[in-house]
Amino acid sequence: MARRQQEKSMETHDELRASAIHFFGEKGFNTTTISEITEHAGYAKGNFYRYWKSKDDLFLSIMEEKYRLYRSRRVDSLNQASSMDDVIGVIIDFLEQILDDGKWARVFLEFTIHASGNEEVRKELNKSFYRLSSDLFADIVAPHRRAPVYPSKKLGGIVTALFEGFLIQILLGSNSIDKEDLRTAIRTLVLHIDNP
Amino acid sequence: MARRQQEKSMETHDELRASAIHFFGEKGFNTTTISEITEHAGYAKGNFYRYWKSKDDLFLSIMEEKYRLYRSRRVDSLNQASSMDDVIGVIIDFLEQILDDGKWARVFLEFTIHASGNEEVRKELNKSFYRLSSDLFADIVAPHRRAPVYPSKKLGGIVTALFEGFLIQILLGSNSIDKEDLRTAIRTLVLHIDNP
DNA sequence: AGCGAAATGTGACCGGCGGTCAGAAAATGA
DNA sequence: TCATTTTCTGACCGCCGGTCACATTTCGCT
Repeated sequence: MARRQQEKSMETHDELRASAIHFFGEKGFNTTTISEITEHAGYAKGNFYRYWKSKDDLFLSIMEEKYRLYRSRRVDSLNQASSMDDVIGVIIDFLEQILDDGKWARVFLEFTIHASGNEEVRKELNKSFYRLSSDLFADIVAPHRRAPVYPSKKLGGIVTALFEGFLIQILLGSNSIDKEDLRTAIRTLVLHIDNP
Repeated sequence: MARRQQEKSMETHDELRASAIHFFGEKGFNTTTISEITEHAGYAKGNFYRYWKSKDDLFLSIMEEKYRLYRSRRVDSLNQASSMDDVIGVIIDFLEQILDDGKWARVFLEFTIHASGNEEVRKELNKSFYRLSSDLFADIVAPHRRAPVYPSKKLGGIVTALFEGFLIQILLGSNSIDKEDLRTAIRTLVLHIDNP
């Protein structure tokens, strides 16, 4: 007797997803093809579309899960942070965690640009769980800033911009700044942006 | 009597180029097709490849010219800058000049990401005249910084990162920060990064 | 066990892409 | 006038993301 259909379907789903993660993480979004994903998992191309409505759809679900994972680790660290310096450390660790996850930071960026050309995908991507989230940053940092002149939400946006711009330099291989410089810049911004 | 062939060839070149600039600036790099460019200019697709060896090739030449134009205006402003605050103003004006050039900042970014997946194009793009150039920033800012702890070249890289990250937020339409915030952040970095 | 229904999987096919190329059309120089 | 060179054409190639009629497998029920 074979396994129940539902089970088999879930297994196929997971196999395709794992295959996709393998190729996306290695080759990036644009150059990975659906045929590659399905063949490597042992299925025909058409079967892919029983599980996701498009290549974008699949990528978004992978991206969401990865960001959820990043965040869950950050929550742990935050519980132990008390001073402002601790909090900055947590933020930076969070960003560096993404940087250290293989080539995924580059792939996220690639997909972000890709998404910007498509109304529907862009709207989806702007939901908080796909982004570094300036709001969350604000919540984290705000309690530790004494009488801030500059809105925490904007500060979060600036730090996010700095990080994503740093990604661009990395993936282009222009080696003028490194992770330590990123740390320094974020510290400088958080500590001094209130003193113009 | 018809015009000389060479002349006609140059004219065709310019017509195709103008058509390309029109579509790239309106629709971006990826969604603009070669057929679109040639048809709009009144030619067949194949003729395109008599003038450029690829779509990348054409875009690079357009990008180079645009950056040269941005820079030439900056040189004028720099001659009148004396204080550190003036210089920061010039830098920011330079960046905002790019931001204000239609949708081109977004298109440059799109192409940059696209290029990062291709060894040859990436190498070409890393040449100074395609980039904001941290080195140039260093040269401009250095004379006005007194006993800097932080290397000017790295500072240039950070400002470049901040700007390009800002672009990402713009093209995604996440409205947490605006041009004024970018100004503030750059000022903060330039003025305070020496005091950790 | 047998059988119709439902779920799962297949691969030829579609339109469109960047890029190629043999040869048509036009301009040239004698 | 006519052979040569330059400019231009569009059918064609391989590949992409995505579709769909159909084959195969599994299920529920008698």
